[in-house]
Amino acid sequence: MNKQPKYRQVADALRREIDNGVYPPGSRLPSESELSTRFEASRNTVRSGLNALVSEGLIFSSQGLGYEVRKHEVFELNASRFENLTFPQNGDAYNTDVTNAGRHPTQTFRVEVTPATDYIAGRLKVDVGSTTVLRFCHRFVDDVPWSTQATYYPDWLVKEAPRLAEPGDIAEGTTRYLAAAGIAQVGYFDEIATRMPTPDESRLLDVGAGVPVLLWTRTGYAGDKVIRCTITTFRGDLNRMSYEIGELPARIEGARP
Amino acid sequence: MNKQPKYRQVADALRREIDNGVYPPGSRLPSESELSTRFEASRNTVRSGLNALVSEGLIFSSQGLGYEVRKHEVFELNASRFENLTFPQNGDAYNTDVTNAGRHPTQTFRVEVTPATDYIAGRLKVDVGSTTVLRFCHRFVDDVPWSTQATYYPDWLVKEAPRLAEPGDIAEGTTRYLAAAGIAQVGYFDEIATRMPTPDESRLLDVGAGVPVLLWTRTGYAGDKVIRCTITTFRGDLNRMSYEIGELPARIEGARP
DNA sequence: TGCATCAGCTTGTACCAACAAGTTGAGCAA
DNA sequence: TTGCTCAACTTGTTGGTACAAGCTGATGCA
Repeated sequence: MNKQPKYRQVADALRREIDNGVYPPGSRLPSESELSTRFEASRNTVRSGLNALVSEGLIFSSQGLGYEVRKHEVFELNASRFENLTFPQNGDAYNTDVTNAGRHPTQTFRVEVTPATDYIAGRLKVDVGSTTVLRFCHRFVDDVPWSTQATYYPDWLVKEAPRLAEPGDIAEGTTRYLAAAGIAQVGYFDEIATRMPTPDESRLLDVGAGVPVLLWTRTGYAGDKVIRCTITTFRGDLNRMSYEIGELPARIEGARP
Repeated sequence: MNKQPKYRQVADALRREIDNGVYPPGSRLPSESELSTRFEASRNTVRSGLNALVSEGLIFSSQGLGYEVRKHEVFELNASRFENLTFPQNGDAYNTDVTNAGRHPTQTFRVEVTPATDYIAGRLKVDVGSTTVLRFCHRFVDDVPWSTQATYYPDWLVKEAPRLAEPGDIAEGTTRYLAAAGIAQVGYFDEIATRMPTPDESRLLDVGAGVPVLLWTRTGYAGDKVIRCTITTFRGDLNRMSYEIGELPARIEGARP
């Protein structure tokens, strides 16, 4: 006799069938009542099992429609090439990357002045609560919410490069603008973490339960000075990051698994 | 009148209180029946709310004990220094790193021969299903499951460096052993992704619902040849990765947020 | 034809009840 | 003191019911 609880048996059976292609990505699962009959369990028990798969990010549900197997089309962002130190791209690196991938990028943009949080202050080497300029992007690919990007600049830098605090875009790109102002970014420190989305992030990135976010913090240096800190949040199911270190052959298999 | 469902009101109220420090990390929440009284909701409704917070990774529950606010002590792994290309460390880079952090590392180890999956084959540039040698580590820090590491070597390489297929440890480290065999690793390609753990991973890493895993794939190159592919899975709540690119000051604030 | 309505499906929310199973501390017995 | 049992707490599992709310296709009216 199986001593696993019944809702877990339901989840395990369905997970196995999804893995084996019985229910391929994009297809719909049988309804709760059908599963209830099949597993000889109450609707509540079946729901518990389905809920486990939702939490694993394997399926999602829509009221009135049913449960659907999640699709995973992963976009890989090459972080070590993203903003090339020696050949900074003209304009926005993100737009270039997405367009090259044959997708359609859109974004909303906002500038505000905000006090530094612990996290930001520690990285910008400024006091907690001191003034920073935040330039915030909400990015979409083919009209699907993709990522949010928040770049914080320290107060002293804004005094030297005042256009950072102006609401509009900087056409030639902030990196080029700063370089022209005599502040050349010569190094990065990248940190990558993951966690489940906050309710705010769930809303902005349109992720349901069961999909983690990828957090990418890039701190930019010009000599000993920290000139910016960029925090990007990605949908974990749609994004992957990559780094190239040392000598590599010209063509790397960015193979899709 | 609030049109949010009641279980969500419960989750939101508790989340706010956790964020505000009413329930600090490590502390216990009131019992389901107490919350049931407080929110004038049934036990099932309260459980739905608590379950949402569990899925967010904010709290966890133990039968007979109650709900506890999760602690987050993050260990940062510097991936660009982890295996220094110019000065490879003696022995295991992981053990050195963890010991330096004042923690106690342990691990179990296993070697097996296994056919290449799609993912592995694509990265090792070999045919799907061809023979590879897998060296597998299950790592603990202070007896807490921390990560699993699976390194795959292509068949042709094992012919030139036969000790890779032997069950025991390679005392001087595989990188040094390979270098001594004339195969110098000169570059890496790193890929980082996140997702919810599979049941296997949940078991090996002892993660409950609501904690994503961080997947780190490092493909090692010697000239045009791929000599290995290492897949590391971390508990996402306990680990963060970092990369240094370009010129950076000597001391970087690996600030804890 | 075109459009509005509605029946009948789906999942979402909320409640109730009962028992299983893990943890803890009080209190008793050796 | 030591060790055991057990009551009283905790969460876990499973069943039930009822109604709300979203989606779709059939139906029938204009």
